[in-house]
Order: sequence, then C-alpha cells, then structure tokens
Amino acid sequence: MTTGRENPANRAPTLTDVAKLAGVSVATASKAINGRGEVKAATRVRVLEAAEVLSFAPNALARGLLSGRTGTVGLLTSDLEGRFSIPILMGAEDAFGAGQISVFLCDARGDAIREMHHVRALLSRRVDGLIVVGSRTDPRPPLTGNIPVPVVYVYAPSADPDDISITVDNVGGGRLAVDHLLACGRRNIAHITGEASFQAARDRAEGAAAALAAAGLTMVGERPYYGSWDESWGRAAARMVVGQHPEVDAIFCGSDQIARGVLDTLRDLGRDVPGSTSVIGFDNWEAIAAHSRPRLTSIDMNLQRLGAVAGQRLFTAIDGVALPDSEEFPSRVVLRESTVPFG
Amino acid sequence: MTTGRENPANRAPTLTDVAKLAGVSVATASKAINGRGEVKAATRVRVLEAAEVLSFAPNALARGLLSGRTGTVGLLTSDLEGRFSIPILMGAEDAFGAGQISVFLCDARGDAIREMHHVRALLSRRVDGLIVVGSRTDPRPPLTGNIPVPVVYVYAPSADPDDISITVDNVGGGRLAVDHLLACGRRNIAHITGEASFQAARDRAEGAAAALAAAGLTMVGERPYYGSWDESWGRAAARMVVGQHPEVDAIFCGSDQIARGVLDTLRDLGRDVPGSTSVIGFDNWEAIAAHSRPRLTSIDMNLQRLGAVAGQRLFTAIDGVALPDSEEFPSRVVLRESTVPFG
DNA sequence: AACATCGACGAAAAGGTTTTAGGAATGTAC
DNA sequence: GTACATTCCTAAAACCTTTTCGTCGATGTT
Repeated sequence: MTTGRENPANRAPTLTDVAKLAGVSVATASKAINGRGEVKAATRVRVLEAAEVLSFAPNALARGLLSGRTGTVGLLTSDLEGRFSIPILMGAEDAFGAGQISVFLCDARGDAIREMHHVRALLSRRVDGLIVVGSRTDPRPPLTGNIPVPVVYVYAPSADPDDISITVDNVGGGRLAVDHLLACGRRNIAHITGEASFQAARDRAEGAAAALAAAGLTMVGERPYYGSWDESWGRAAARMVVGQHPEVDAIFCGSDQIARGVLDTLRDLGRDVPGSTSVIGFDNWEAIAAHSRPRLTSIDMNLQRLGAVAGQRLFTAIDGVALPDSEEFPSRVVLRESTVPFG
Repeated sequence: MTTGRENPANRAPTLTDVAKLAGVSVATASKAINGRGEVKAATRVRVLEAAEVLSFAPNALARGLLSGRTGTVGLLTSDLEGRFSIPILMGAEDAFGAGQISVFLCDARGDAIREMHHVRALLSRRVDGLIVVGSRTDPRPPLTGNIPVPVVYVYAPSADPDDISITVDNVGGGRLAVDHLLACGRRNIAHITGEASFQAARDRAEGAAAALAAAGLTMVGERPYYGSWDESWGRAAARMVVGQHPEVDAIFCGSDQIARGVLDTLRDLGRDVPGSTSVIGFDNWEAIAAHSRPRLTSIDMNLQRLGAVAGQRLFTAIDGVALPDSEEFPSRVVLRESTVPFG
C-alpha cells in the first residue's frame, strides 16, 4: 500500500495547485491557510477544502528560504551509546513542541574533526540553533569557527564562560547522597567512585567531603577510593574498604554500576544491606538500580529536565539577545531499599 | 568568543557576496565552487579564496528547493530510552556519510497520533526518505496516509508485506544459543524468557526448540518459562527450574537481564557456572553482560549493522525503484565465561 | 581578410512560499 | 452621477542557488 511513492507522476502538491483548485490566487491561498490578512470566510473555507483534498503540506524549504527561520535545530552529541545523552536528547525533543521544531541529530563520536564536519553541514542547512551535549562533565572546548546561531552546551559546559551552559550540580549531588546517609543514622561513610580524571568524580567527592565535614565527620579511609566506573571496581574496592575499615556502615558509590559491585561483595561477606551497611548509587540507571537485591537508592541527575531547559534556553536565545547565562541544576535522591532510616 | 552571533549585522554570506568579492557573476561562482562547467583555473582559485574569506556555506534550502532533493532523512523511533533504538540509530547515522545526509530524529513515544504529527512535519520538510524503528519485533501497522517518499522499517517489520522491512532473525538467534550450549556438551537445557505476548520471545523459543529437536532432545520442563524481561523473573524462574529439574545443566535466557537474575540464583544455590550449569543471555547488553560473575555469554543481534543496512536500503530506494524486499539478519554468539566448551 | 571553433563567462529562469502595495468591486453620501 | 471609504483579492518581488543558453573575445583555418 504505502510502499514507496504513491503517485509516481505527482510531485508534491504546491500552493499553486491549491490556489488553482480553489479558484483564487496563490497570495490568497497563502493567507487563507495561514490565517493572515483579509480573506472572506467563504473563500477561506474553499481554500482549506482544496488543501485538504490535495493533502497539501507547505514546503518548509521555500518558507525557510524566505523567512530566514527554518524551525530546525542541530543536536550535537559525542556519544550516542552513552546513557547520558539519551535522556538529555529526549528532554530537548520534548521542549520543542511536536512538529514545530525538528531536530537534526549528529553524533560526533568524540572526534573533533567529525564534529566540525557536522557543524558545517548543520549551518549549511540553516539550523536556527545548536545544542551540544557532552559525555563527561569536564568543560569542553567551545565550537570553533564563525557560528552565526546561538549555541547551548549541556552536561559538559563550554570552557568559555561567555557561552551558555546547562550543567549538573555534582558537588550538590555528592552532598545530597551523604546527607541522606547521615539522615539514615550512618556515621562511618566510605566513598567508592570512578576515575579521578573525571571532573564529575572529583566534584561528587568534594560534595561528599563537605557534607561529612559539616557533620564533624571524615570519610572512612580519609579519601575517596578512585578507580573505574564499573562493577568489578565496586566489588574489589568494597572488599578493600571492609577489610581495612570493618566499622564502615555506609558506602556512597560514584555510579550505579559500582554500587552493584559493592552490593555483590557485601552479600558475599555476609553483611546485611541495609541492616549493617547502607549503599547509595549515582545516576539512577533504572535497569541497573531497580533490579538489584536490595533495590538501589540512587542520585538522579534529572537529565531529561536538563535537556528540556537547554531547549527552552535555546529558544529564548534564538528570538532575542543571547545573554550568556550558565546554570547548574540540582539532583534528587531516589529512595529504594538499599538505604533506610535508622532503626 | 563564539558566543551567539559573531556578526549581528551580517546575515549568512550568500553566493552573491562571494561572486562580488571575486569579481565574477553568481553563475561563475556557483560553477567554480561546485567544480562544474568551464571555468578558468585562475578564476576558480579566486572564487574559492573569496568563499574561504567569507566562510561561505551554500544554502541547502535554496539548493533543495531547486533540485527536489534535500539530503535529509527522517528517523522515526518509538522509544528513545529503549536500548534497541540507539544502536540502530547509530548504524543508520553511519550509513549516511558524515555531512552528506542529515538525520531528523523524532520520538513518537509509542503514540500513533504523535507519530502522524511527526510524519507530517517531516514531509513538510521534504525529507528524501523515512526510517521507522520499532521497539518490539512484532509487526507494526504501516504509516498511514499518502507518503510520497520511500520508507524502511527496522527491527519491527511493517505488517504490510509490500513494505521494506529489515529485521532480526530471532528464530535463528534461539537456534544459535541452543546450538552453542549443545556444543558445550550440555544436554538438559531450560529456556527462561520474557512475556509470551512478544513475538521475539516466541520466535527465540521456537528456534531453541527446533535446535533441541534436531539433536533429539526437548526442553527441560518441556516448555519455555515465560515471564517478564527483568532480573527478578530470572531469579524466581531459576529457582523453579532447579527445584523441579535438578538435572538442568544449561539455561538459555531471553534477555541479559534475566540471565543476570539466573546467575544470582545459581550462585545462591551453590551451583557453579559454568562448571555445573552454563548460562547464555540475549541482547549482549554490554553494561549488563560484561560485568557479571562470571561474565555472560550472549546473543548479539547486530543491531548497528541492521541500522546501517536500513540506511543503505533507503538510499537505493530513494534513487531508484523501491522494490519491496524484506530481509532478516542473523545474530551471533559473543563468547564469555558463563559457557565453556565441554571439558 | 573572412570565417569557423572554442573557451570562458554572464543573463535569466526556475523552484514554492510570504508579503507588500495596489487594484477592482461594492456600497455610501452628496 | 461623482467623490470616497471599505472589503476582498491579485500581481509581483524577494529569498538563494543551479543550470541552460547565449554572448563575446580570442585563436586557428582557409
């Protein structure tokens, strides 16, 4: 049925076709369809009917050529497979009402050359703006070259403070996690996290340390256990922590995957979670956090909201002056059974 | 630096600007830039230099308006968060050489109304073709309405056999899994999988049964254990299977998440994997499969390749006759430590 | 010297839409 | 019957690029 072209002979119907069918000029047809200008009610109906019959859709290219606005936006991500880009992308897509603005998706694969290539293509397509999504929270070099449209950086801020960046408050996230553990009555809190080369790891650790300091405490082991972001490290590090500091009663993990590993080891060692030890993860990665034993309390970075905000910010920047205005957004605790109030 | 508009007064430079700067007509400038027509070498250089100076990028809208080809493609997915869409999307993006073709991304959120809305917007933008990515392998209703461009359905085939569909051979995948377990010397194989309402679950079970039959065997428990796709079900079902059929020496799981649950239970029950029992998953979801204890052998559906093929198919359909031609692609076994050759 | 050939370039049209300025009715007041 | 306002509609320009065809000058041929 709908395989390929329905009417090989028929090009897409144009406004001229509609006007002809309705017996008016193209100008009138245009005004009737867009509800602009003075046009008699009866005429408008006739035009709309004609448009319906031909299933006319205005050619966005011609429209954009004339108006200078294309109603399109470029979304530049550096790692599609990474699970950070996707929620952001969804949020941004939501921010652009269905059908009003369309999104060009480009994955630069973390390659600067490829990125430049994509930017060029997008500018050539006359996008009205760009959203750049990073895969790490470390500041990234801003887009190079003459970019004649507004740009909003998300998750990874631009290194240039004059750009618009929307980021996660990772320090606050770390504080949130430790505050929650403290509220659960825990006092001996360790922090197992990913690579120290990640700003995100350092920020979360900083927040954790600050929250502990505010309570007159220090981290078990004095320093965070930096390693990698995966389960294996979680398992290994947990074994170290418990071996060196049996008094530990809570572990704040830098990722849900690390937390899964930690849970595994604690189980192996016969330590009850959350009875003797509470565990909290980071990312709130549903597939990982919601199916462990016990299910994992985690910090959610509200990435989808981040994407939505980025979309809105881009909007206001597109039709208005782009005031450089970087914002950090708070995370939230998602409660599950791996932490419980003291009892 | 590159914040917002670099030159608020300057609209994007046009070919006219380039021509003026180079001291030639627009026609000559166009030919020089596109390498078409007869133009003296010296002149060409002058034009190219002028273009460079102004950082001129040809307006794709004007170009598309004239040629009828926009060099854009719509990618309609039904669930961005789902992990099936993403690899397919990446594959498709790869298939369209960097910058040549740009991809409009639309997420219909599984809503038919929203999908129609997106399709309309895409057609209005004059995309050259559409790729429709489903989230389940069950056939889906084809796009409704008069679609004047080629459409390729991926993962979820169109219910209309006259459409072009690119799908996974799930029956083959099930066969592959069981054949691998048989090659490992296993004879008492159970199958724990997701909801029976999923075509994918039924297909994989069918393939598994066929492979067993070919070896003169039947499934442990005679039938697949249908349930849900997550770890909890894996844990529960594994307990059932081992309780009812202690002789089981291999479990084929319908998803990696189920397999993780199964591994957990087997560990709890003190059964060595892969010593006494082999476990194989499905999806090869890196984050899940590559960090379990032991790491999980799994069936990879080659989704990225699927996306790439869809892109190519769309290409040939765009510039040529769209011969309805549905293809099923094979999966492959990714070997890890949860299964081992007999020994 | 007259003419054909050829290379290099420019003028103009086309593509579909929106908008501005103006034109053709119609009706009203004198 | 003329002057004028009102209402609805149309012609034409603009957006930017590509392509076709024609022009013009120079070179080579007889």
